Amino acid sequence: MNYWLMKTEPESYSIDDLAHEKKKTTFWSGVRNYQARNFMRDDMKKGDLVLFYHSNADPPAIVGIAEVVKESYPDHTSWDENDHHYDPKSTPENPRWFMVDIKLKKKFPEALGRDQLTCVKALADMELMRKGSRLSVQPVRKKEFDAILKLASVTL
DNA sequence: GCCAACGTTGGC
DNA sequence: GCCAACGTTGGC
Repeated sequence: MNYWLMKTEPESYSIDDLAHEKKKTTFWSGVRNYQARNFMRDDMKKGDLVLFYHSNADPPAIVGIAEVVKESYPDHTSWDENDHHYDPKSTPENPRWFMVDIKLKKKFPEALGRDQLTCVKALADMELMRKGSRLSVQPVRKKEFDAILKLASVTL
């Protein structure tokens, strides 16, 4: 079992949007970064747990937990000319970008703002906390995941 | 809105 | 293969 963190701007897609989906499930389209793609395509497995993070938010925060319910498959928005994330180099025959499906498992009763996370020793080495970190899909260590559950007063 | 820290592109 | 220019991310 692996642990991950995925970023989204709540203005474009928030945890409440996910909560309101039929079956609380969505496909994680729009990732256009190779490192993030590789994590999704090669390493994310069904049952893995995902920290749901709001970036460019006030405050930026971890807001809940989701679960991978479908492993990687081509991101069809990449060959949709009308899509904001259209990439002419990606085609159905030769897809360049991939996505997974995630399902909401738990929305935190209180969002965990960045300022809170900064104080926690167990999270000091998190990719998320690294200055200048921009990776939108990133691995999380078990001890970090556990520390975050504890902070959020959540059990799964 | 600013800007530092990236990642990507493309000329050479 | 180098690297300058450019575009994007995301905290503040």
